[in-house]
Amino acid sequence: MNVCKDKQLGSCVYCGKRKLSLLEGLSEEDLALLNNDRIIVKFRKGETIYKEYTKPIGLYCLNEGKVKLVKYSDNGNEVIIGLKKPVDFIDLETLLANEKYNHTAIALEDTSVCIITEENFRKVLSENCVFANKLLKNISQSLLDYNEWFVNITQKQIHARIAKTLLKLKEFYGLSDDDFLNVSLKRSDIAALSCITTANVIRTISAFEKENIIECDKKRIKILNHKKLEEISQY
Amino acid sequence: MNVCKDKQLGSCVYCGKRKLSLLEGLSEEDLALLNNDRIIVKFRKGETIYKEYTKPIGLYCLNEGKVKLVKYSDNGNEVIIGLKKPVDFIDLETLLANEKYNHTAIALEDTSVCIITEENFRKVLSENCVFANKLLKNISQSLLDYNEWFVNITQKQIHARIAKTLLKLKEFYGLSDDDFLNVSLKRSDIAALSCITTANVIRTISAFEKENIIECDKKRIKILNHKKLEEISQY
DNA sequence: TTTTAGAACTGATAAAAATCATTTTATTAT
DNA sequence: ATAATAAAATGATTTTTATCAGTTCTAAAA
Repeated sequence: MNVCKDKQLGSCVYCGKRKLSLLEGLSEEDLALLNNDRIIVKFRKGETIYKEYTKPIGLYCLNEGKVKLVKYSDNGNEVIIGLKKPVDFIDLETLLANEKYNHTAIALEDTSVCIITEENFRKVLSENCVFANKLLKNISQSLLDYNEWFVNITQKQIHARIAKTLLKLKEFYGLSDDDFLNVSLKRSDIAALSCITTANVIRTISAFEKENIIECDKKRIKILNHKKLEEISQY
Repeated sequence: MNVCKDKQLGSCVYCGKRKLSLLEGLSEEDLALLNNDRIIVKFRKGETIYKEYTKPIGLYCLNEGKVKLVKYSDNGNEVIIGLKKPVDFIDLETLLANEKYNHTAIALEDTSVCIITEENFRKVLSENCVFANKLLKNISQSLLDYNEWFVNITQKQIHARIAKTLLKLKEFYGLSDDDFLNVSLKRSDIAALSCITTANVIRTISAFEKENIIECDKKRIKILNHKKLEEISQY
């Protein structure tokens, strides 16, 4: 864990990415407060950012990289309950609910986060009603999206679930220049995301490839027939 | 749908149940505003309170009765994505996200709701930072709970899932005087809640009954061996 | 380059859950 | 009270998915 306490570079106040985040629109004063005692931490691909059952030390803002949030079932099976990209807050709900983490955050690639102190975050939140309302809207939307995902996972069979998962990844992380999904996941990650065994994910992806619905280059995946994939995801 | 526009009886300001709800602690002024143009509506058991794809007309506060929130899979299968009891807000997230309903609300028993206008609700919310923060905490907690439920449903097999569902019902709705679960659901409702077919729910409940883990009297269920049920819910 | 460990892949088999068909039991309406 | 309808119960069967074993491929380390 590489801690870098540089307040000049990449401060919240001057952060170029701020415009994309929920921090957009905050006053200079609020930003300065959030920037106080803020630290920047870097994680290598595969490293754990925080662990289930531990207490948050602050609000994690994901500057660079991608992150998965996972839980483990009683028999040790991994389930991905969330994905993050820049400039998401990683642990917003946990902080707001004032709870310990109920999940573990793991870097999917080399990642840089900044951690705003809980105290400063709460201060801004309790005094800035517009900000609070913005977060309310954001979190409520997450809850509605979760409903959709829940029905997808619980009601569809594996081909449809994996099709949906690929479409979701396209929507969430977008495409690279060469039209491949802009995220590189192991088959086992796709399994943890779609709640299917790894063997079945591999089989299904191979089947999609044979039917020219997708193209695979190692871990990279390109969607060749978006429409067909949507059809499959329907049933 | 029986609309009763009585502002004297059961107004928000004087509502005895207010102390239990998220409205607790609001000023007389805020309560008076919420009470303005508020209507009380009654629904009979089985009636639809609102439907998926429609636009909210206001914040539904459940005064009496119980409600299920359902979605339907592409093949028409019902999934229960939420349960409500007095004095829950039924459609809080939808209103906050400013979206159309992504689910349908159905009365599980004779039910009375009051509907606070969206305008008044937003007014209070945008001016009362303490209230906004309270809602933030509440919704964040829902999201964390949802994670637990998601893993339960996706990772466990049917006996464990139904055991967990019964324990959840006990926790959420509590027990009647005679120790039966204080909610009466059809087997198909339990199926929709635990994402299992009705036939398998019936089989499993029969099995639990034979092992003296629960006792059934028509639709009513009594948990005889809580500990055993927790064991089963584990794996 | 060779070694090694971890992923990806494949087929066979077993287990879990859904589906279907039928009977019995409740509930509701007449 | 009776008929009609809906729900609960049960067994047989099929489908889906998981599990297991083994092979090939890939990427990183020696």
